[in-house]
Amino acid sequence: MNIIISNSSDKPIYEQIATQIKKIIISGEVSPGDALPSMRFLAKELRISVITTKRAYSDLERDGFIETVAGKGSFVANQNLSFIREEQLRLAEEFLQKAVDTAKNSDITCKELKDMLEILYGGEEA
Amino acid sequence: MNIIISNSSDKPIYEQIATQIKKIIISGEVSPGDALPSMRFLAKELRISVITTKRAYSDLERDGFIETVAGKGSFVANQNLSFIREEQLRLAEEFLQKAVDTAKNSDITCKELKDMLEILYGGEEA
DNA sequence: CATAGTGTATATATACTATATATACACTAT
DNA sequence: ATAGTGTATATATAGTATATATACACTATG
Repeated sequence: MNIIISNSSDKPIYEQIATQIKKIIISGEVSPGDALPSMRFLAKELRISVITTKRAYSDLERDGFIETVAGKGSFVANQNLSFIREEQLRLAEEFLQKAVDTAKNSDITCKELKDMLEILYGGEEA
Repeated sequence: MNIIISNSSDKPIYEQIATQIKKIIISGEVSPGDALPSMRFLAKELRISVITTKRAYSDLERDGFIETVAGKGSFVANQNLSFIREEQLRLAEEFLQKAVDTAKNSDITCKELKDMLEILYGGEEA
């Protein structure tokens, strides 16, 4: 597992780590049950604090990508798709909220939004 | 022009002011060229700093709702209201599109989105 | 010009959030 | 016991958002 962090990046370290591990997991390079580098090991390798690697791993766990056991280590989770789905739901909801805020400020009705949504969704099969 | 601010709102004061004035303009209660309450007057009335009313007015000007002339005052912009609404519609549509893209990648149905939308819209009237 | 209205610029205070940390603690396997 | 593992607490630092006071500049009108 090859993680690279960059100081010149505008993204925080914990996010850089999490993003790279996410990609590795999604690409299938690693399998469910596989051990990840320990927080301590990764921290030492990257010369950062354990707490920062923990932050990355915690986020990954929250999003269902890995599982962590105190005293044992962190492991690639069973690709429990419903967890990942939940994350996508949250993301979608964020966008919807912004659309709603915009709409309310301009007397755009809920129905108008729903109609637009239907058109956008039905549009092209991606 | 009746502006109300609430300390218990989670929105900042300048945003509360801007939002209310936007609504008044969009609703047609005032016409292009009409004078808005002066920053100073409004500040005194609401017992807040001129700088806060200025912040609200600056935002409104940036978004094309009003025009401000130093030494004279602030006025409802000579604008095509339907154009502004169109702008807002397009903005909302952008957000919806992102929500749709996210959804489609995770088998989130159109109905799920619409249900979420309804909840978010009906939710809090800030 | 004097004046009283208007908006503007500068510098500042305060609170909140995000990021990252050190250190001490607790769990697990051998 | 020991050497791994993850965790909790308290803290430091930087950045951003919000709101302000005060002094300045523009505009109309006597």
